[in-house]
Amino acid sequence: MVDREEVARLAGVSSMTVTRVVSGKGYVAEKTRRRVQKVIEETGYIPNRIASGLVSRKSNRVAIIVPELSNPYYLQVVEAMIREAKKYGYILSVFKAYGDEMPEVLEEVISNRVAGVVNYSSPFPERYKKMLKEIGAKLIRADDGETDFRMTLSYDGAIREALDLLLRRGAEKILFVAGVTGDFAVNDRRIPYFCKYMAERGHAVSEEDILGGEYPIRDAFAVGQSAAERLLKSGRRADAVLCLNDMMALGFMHAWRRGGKRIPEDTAVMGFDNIRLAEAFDPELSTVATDTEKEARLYVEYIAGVGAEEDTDLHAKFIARRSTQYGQSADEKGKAEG
Amino acid sequence: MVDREEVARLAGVSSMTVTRVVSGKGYVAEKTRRRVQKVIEETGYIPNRIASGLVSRKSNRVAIIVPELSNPYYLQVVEAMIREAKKYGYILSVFKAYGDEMPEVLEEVISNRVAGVVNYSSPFPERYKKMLKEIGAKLIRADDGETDFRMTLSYDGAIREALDLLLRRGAEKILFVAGVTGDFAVNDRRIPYFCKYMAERGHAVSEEDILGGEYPIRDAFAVGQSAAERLLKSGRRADAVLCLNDMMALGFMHAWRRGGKRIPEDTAVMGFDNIRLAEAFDPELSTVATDTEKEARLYVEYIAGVGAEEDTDLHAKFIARRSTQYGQSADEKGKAEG
DNA sequence: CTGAAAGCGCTAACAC
DNA sequence: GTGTTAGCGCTTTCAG
Repeated sequence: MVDREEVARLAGVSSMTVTRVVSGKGYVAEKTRRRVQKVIEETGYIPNRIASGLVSRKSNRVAIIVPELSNPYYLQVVEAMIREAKKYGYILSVFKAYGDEMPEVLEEVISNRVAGVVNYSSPFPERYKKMLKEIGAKLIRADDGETDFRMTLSYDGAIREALDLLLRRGAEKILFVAGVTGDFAVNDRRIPYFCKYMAERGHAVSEEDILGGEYPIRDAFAVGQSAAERLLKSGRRADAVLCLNDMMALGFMHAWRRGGKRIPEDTAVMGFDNIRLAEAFDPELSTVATDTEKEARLYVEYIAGVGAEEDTDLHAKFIARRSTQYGQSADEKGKAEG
Repeated sequence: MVDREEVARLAGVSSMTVTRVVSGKGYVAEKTRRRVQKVIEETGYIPNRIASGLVSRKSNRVAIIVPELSNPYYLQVVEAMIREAKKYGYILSVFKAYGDEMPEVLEEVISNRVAGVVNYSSPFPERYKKMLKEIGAKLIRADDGETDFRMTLSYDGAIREALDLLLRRGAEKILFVAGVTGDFAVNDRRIPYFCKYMAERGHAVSEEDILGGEYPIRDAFAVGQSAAERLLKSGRRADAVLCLNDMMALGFMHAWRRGGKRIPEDTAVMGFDNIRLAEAFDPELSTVATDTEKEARLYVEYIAGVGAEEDTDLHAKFIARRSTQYGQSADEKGKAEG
């Protein structure tokens, strides 16, 4: 493989000039530039980013850490990140880790001197946050708190809208399939919002209305299924069920229907994420969508050090589909009977 | 960030000894090793892989290139690759590219000096294959042919099994939703097999029985939908439809049912890949599964330079679910009537 | 505008 | 067992 020295020799310049041509920084006479460019093309020279990163202490790599990969939502996130990262010359390395697995993966990330880390999994232990900052990596969603850059994901409006719809349609007993184990709660305001708005509408949420599970140790679909099965066994009433994400909702629906329940007639179901397949299901799954593209863009811009402090509040949107057509609203009844 | 020199100083040894401790290669007195280890732990030293890669000319990075990322199948592949890669200390970078986008991405891959490239997209132009070999990267599925390592994916048994089932159930007009554009045909033996076995059973396949589309320019789900819509418009008969992958099948089913068709009563549908959601759908989607785990393992072992030449033939398996319960077999009829 | 020197953090190769 | 020397391919810095 031809290196910079070789290109320089062939072009009759010093290697420094080649660097300037390649990087586009610094002054190079137009004539020289063309000569060098020609040699680069002829030889097919491709710079070694490893070496350049070593000396410049800059990295073109961004790491993304997700807790599981069987959930298509993360695909959307990864896809958006790849696309946005590319615009700034970054490439994306994907890691899967959760809980105890974090330190090992973080050491890997650090030893590879990334420019930034976007975390969708458990919070980072303090020492790793410190080290990442030392190597100059930008941290995103590294902890539950507000110590690093993190946009606000406003779920409240969407949740209120969804609950209003369900209550209007006559749902009284509304449950939340949270599915999570203890420390996995990065960035999660969904459950508190749910409780708050239910209370505001005069429906106090009791602890058993929030169904737990082993997410992300077990995959979301399985967690949803198991929640439905437990609920069926208990014989508890459920007019509507909010699930932490779409995959859980899909799992829930699957098991729920096997148990002889109809959706949305007996029970309305909705999720979060708006995965591509949500609308492919029968009934089409109602969900809460966030703007994954914008999220990814803001993250990458933060890492790249560009991007003015524009509006970093991502408003989630409720998307009503058939799975939440529980009962009938007064209007629809009128029409149907009229 | 503390570096190797600093660790060496604190432990009262030379930096070379630290290297030996860290890498576990070469002789170090047990006593020295412990002393160095202690300093490493106290200082939280994490080696710089960038530097080590530069001099050792070894990389711990593997690239995977996929044509699209809205298809959960690639998630399974990526997940399996991450898991297997980790066993050998590799980390995975994910790239999305297709057709014209390949050169740009390949230059990125080359400039980052990866240890290997696993390609699920368009074949590599010759010059990039050459360069990748020069930097010592292992190529997997880089071309349609047999010039590099590639396991055999035996679809034939599974396809035969599926077709036999469909024919036995009385399907006569069987179509294939291929969905692909011209040059995207890496590793694709599915369509030829289909034609071959149909012919063997006395059902010659004509050109219009193979439905095209714009995959992967448009996503698989959309391609499946559009194929169904075209078919509905044409009014052509279709007792059974094989789709190139599960997402296409899901898209096909979605549009097909909107057109008033029942699955599997009017038309049997099946896909390939066995994505997690295939069995969550109603009707559960029949599909052809390959052993993604084993595939990933073989790839990584090849890159790592281990792994004896074991059986590299991956036999795909037909998984019959409800979506292919077209008509009734003689047996079932007997039972139903009996 | 261009080049020479120094060195990023690490390891290969050899010496002791 | 351990240290020394050289240098990976590139950029930074400063001199011209």
